[in-house]
Amino acid sequence: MTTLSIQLSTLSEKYVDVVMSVVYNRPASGELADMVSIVSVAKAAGVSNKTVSRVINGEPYVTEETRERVEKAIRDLGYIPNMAARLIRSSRSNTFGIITDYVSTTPYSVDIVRGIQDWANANGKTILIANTGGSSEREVEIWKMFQSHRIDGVLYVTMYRRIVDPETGDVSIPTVMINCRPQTRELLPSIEPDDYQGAQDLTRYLLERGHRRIGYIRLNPILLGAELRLEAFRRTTSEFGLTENDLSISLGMDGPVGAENNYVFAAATEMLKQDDRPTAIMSGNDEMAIQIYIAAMALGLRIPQDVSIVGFDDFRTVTMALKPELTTAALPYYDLGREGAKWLNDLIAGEKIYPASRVVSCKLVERSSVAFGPR
Amino acid sequence: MTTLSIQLSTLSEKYVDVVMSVVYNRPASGELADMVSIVSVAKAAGVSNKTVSRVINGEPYVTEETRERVEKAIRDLGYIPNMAARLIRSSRSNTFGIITDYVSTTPYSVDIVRGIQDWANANGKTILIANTGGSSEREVEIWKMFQSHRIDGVLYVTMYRRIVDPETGDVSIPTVMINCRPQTRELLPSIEPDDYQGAQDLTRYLLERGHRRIGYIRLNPILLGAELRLEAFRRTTSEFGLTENDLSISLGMDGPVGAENNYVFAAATEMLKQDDRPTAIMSGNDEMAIQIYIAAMALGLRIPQDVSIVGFDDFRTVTMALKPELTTAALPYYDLGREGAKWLNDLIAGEKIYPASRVVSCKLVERSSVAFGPR
DNA sequence: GCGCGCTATGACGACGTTGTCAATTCAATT
DNA sequence: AATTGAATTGACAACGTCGTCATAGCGCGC
Repeated sequence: MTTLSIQLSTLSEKYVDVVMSVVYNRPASGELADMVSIVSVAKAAGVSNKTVSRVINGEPYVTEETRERVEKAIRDLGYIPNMAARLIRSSRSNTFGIITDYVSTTPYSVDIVRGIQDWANANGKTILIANTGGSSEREVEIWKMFQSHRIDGVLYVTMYRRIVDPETGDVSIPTVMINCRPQTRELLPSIEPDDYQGAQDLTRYLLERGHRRIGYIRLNPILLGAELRLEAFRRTTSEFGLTENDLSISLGMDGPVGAENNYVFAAATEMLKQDDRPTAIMSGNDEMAIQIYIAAMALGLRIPQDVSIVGFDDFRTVTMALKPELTTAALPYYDLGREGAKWLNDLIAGEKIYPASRVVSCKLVERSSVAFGPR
Repeated sequence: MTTLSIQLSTLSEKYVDVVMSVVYNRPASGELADMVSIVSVAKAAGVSNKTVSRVINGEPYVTEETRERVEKAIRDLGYIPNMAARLIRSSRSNTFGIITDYVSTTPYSVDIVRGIQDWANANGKTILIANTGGSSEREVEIWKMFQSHRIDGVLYVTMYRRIVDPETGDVSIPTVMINCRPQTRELLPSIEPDDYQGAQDLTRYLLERGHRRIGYIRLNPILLGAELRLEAFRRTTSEFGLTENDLSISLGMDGPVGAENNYVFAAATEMLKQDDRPTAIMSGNDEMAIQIYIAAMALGLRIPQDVSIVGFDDFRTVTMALKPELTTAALPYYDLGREGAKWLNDLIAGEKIYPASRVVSCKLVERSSVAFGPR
């Protein structure tokens, strides 16, 4: 028997009345109102338990009349199937495990989880989520835990796109990697956003609007997307005939993820103070664009009239809060999750599969941070 | 048997080599490598299954020698306990359900989930997460699903602090509400952030630094926190002797959450254009502060020398990206989750409990967006 | 030498569900 | 009228684990 302490509110008097304390009883731990089982339903409906089972699972060979009687009994008794018992017989849990580093606890890529969940809901699957927090011992534990729940498959999700080998603990549970891909390029199917194409589209967008001097503030090079985005920028500008002289590229951040050194503001200020300053700046991501905005404004430049700015990710908390709103390329997190779940399901059902890397494209989201460049 | 289609990468040639396709085999659906059970371990160790069970659960009355033999067998066979079977015997699942509107799929309050998960990990509990997406039919389904998994208790979490009655489906599963509280003030314990105290601290912070003309840009009044924060601001300034004339309060947003009308930029511009403009502005939250920054800078004002700004929430993607970094009050999401989980656990264990609203304070996070006011 | 209490172990059943197979009914076909 | 076969139903076992209870061995005190 436990007694809970009540911490009094620190709200001012006016709000104190929201704090109340009522005593009530619950059945003592032992006498939990035990769940009605298939047996009680069978008794109530006057049929065998197998028949009830048939009704529940929509199997054939049940008279309409019996079916109705059973359904009534189910409703009356409030019967709810016991998944654990079901699993123990059928050894298919209809559960997917999501294992992530930080994703479900971090603002950036939660949409992956949303995509997975939506698919799971629509298809009667249950989702078990676990975060490693980056620890690989924890990861091993989680795989064990998943196995002890007899999950049907694993979605291995990372917060940032990266290359990583899951600590699968040598057991072969069907697995799909989302937002990452395996180091040892075997076995595991993976699905990732197309950073290259996203940055390419963004670069073309600027070029098509007449910008010929373009700045680029780089993402932390640790991140896999950083290289791809920059490379896309370089190649695309060069295809359009721009030379290295027309570009102005600097590093925005480096260091360990979550505790990086931040040079964005300084780099942007530097870049925009030049006489032949760029007429447009591509930002490694949306957050960094905040600092570019501030740097530009501090120099008295107007956006987009004096400088155009584009971001990357479409992290909406930022892109919609900036004024003018930020044009960017949307990372297809939701689709990644949804497709990943679907793929995993196929994997579980199928006998032979073709593991492969798949890539989902980034959609350019046009807002108002880009103007036409000088003629 | 399913064959997966391979979508070719849209990466440029250079990156095409990351896309590969290998064919490999898994056992056909039927012949799943069936899990080793307690029985096989018993056979291997030459003991009865009950003895194995004893070893697994650390029960007494097992010789050191037998224990070791059994443990060896467990390791050799890679035995992993079957939770479902365990549950079916003990009817205690050691699983908590989290039911939320959007929380785990939205960037703002993910830390609640992190807090819950951390507690759960440390205490051997499993977490089942489900999102209603705001639909109450979906909510009913979820409660059913939870029951069919025989979860021990529910954490009912909302993205924004609000008043709401869970659709518990008249079954009494122990429940703790996090970041929200029940409309009908009975039965359900709840735990919320102390918006009032947070705003009070922030207001005092500004007052103590000599600010005597203060602006306030209001959060969407739909949100429960909005009223509390504003009220704290009003009362605290008045306690310090400021009058209505010293304050400049305007609405930043209204309309339905997720699709609100945004007046922040305009309101901030308006406020800062006045001759007797405030020397400090309190923002309803951190995101809104982005627009206040931009508005200030567009008017040629420096932060914090000309205007000080404080936010609310400590949404770090924003507070750390703004330059100068934003001083704010941190919503104690992580603690809310952790304490909520702990509380739920006590609830499940206890016989009599005192449901109550608890409140967790917001910590002021001092960064560099506030200067001393005019002397 | 006898009974007592403690340690160590196993046999067996039960949990809630579904798979297997047999039994029954009834209509259609020969 | 006998045979076939499909529709409908139930009896029973089995899944993996743990609780209950029984059994066996052993040292101890009288």
